Amino acid sequence: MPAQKTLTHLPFYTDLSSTGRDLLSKGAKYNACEAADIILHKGQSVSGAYMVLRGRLRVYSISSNGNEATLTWIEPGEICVFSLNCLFNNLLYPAWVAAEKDTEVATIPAALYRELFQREFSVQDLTVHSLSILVFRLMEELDQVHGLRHKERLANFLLVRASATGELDITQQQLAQHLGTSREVIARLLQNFVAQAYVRTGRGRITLLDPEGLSQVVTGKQA
Amino acid sequence: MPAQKTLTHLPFYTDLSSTGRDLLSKGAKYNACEAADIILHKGQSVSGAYMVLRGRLRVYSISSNGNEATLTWIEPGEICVFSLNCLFNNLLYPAWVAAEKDTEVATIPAALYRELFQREFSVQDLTVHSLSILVFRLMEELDQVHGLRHKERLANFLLVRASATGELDITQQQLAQHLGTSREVIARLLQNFVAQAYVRTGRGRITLLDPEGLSQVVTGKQA
DNA sequence: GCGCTTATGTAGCAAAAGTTACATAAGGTA
DNA sequence: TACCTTATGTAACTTTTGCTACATAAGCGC
Repeated sequence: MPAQKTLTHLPFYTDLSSTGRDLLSKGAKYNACEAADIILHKGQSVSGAYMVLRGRLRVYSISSNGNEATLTWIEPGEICVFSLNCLFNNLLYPAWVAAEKDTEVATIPAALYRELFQREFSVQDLTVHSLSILVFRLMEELDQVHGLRHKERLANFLLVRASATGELDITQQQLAQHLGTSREVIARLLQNFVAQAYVRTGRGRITLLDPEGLSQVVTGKQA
Repeated sequence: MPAQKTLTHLPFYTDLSSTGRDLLSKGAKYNACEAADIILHKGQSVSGAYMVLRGRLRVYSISSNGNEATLTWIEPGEICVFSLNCLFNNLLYPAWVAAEKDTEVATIPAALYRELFQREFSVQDLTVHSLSILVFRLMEELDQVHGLRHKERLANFLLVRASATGELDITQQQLAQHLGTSREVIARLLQNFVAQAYVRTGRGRITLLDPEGLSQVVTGKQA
């Protein structure tokens, strides 16, 4: 068990009863995985609740023509709600999960999690909140996929995920995967943005030059 | 309060403690609404948990160009999970809700629901299950929107929602709304299906003639 | 039946997205 | 530096979707 990062560092741990803490420390398992490792395959049965301690997980679907589309990311401190989902309903996992960088994951076995859920209010709370937030995120995503064009979704993505200095370290291939389209389409759209001086492109990097312009693209006011 | 349909008829009521039943019968409110009534507007704050007793509710989003897209339906006996979602996170409602036919809805005020959630295991259970199932549904939908063409989504929709005798009572306009596209596109696709003798169209009705053929369309094996 | 409303059938063009096929460039490494 | 891998830039072309504009038809009330 790595000393530096365990479940005890997560916010909800503080609110557990001593019995709960005990159960958790005895039952939880820790896993480390490297970038690009696939943690779960679609249709796999889920053995417990996953919680990310370090790194980042990417949850994605793969369509029949082989295109990937990122559904969401799981950041440190977050629980993989999809696994909860399966755990409470005995469903098979509905997507793929892969590590995006070196990532450490704690696994709480299904039986233990269900017991904690019955005993501990903080676990109930965590569960319902996590599920709720996921529902909200998914609805937003669905909304966007339905209502926006790729151009608009791309602009939105750039705005939302750029750093404070207006930079994103991401390849066009990754962008394409997230939006569920091909790299060529992304390149075409980005060239458009470059031509209008909204962004500057570099190898594995995009720099925002005119966030205002981009947000007008999102709302459909600008090309 | 209508005598014929109350919360006491729903499955989870049986598992409530007598205190819980008491609280519920005192606090719940009943509303009737007619077809096409809009129950909730996007961005409205949610005053409680909604449960459908009779009829059907449609949850939908509206994109910037005015197109609607049905996210899900809420059938009798189901709880509107979106409202739970807001209720536990103090979020604003993320979509529109309208009655599709004469519908009766029970409302459990937010404070009461939260209290029941703390006291009653059956309510915790109902909540987590409902949220989980919604997550699953939304993911499936997102998956389809990402990965399938309209032709394939339409074929899938027809297969999933046809009656046992292979009939659907639905207008092309409604189909278009669900898939988030225009009626003309649906008409074009349907004509295609008609030409291949997969379906027969009528006024407000579609009859499946060749479900096999349709399922091949879904998987992209057939035109 | 007549007229009104609602639903479907079709055509044609414009815009967006998907596909294929290469050229070019940036970084890392032997 | 030369070579190799990975990432980006571009063009041409196809397919799908979106949009506009009508024609036709079904059901309903009078």
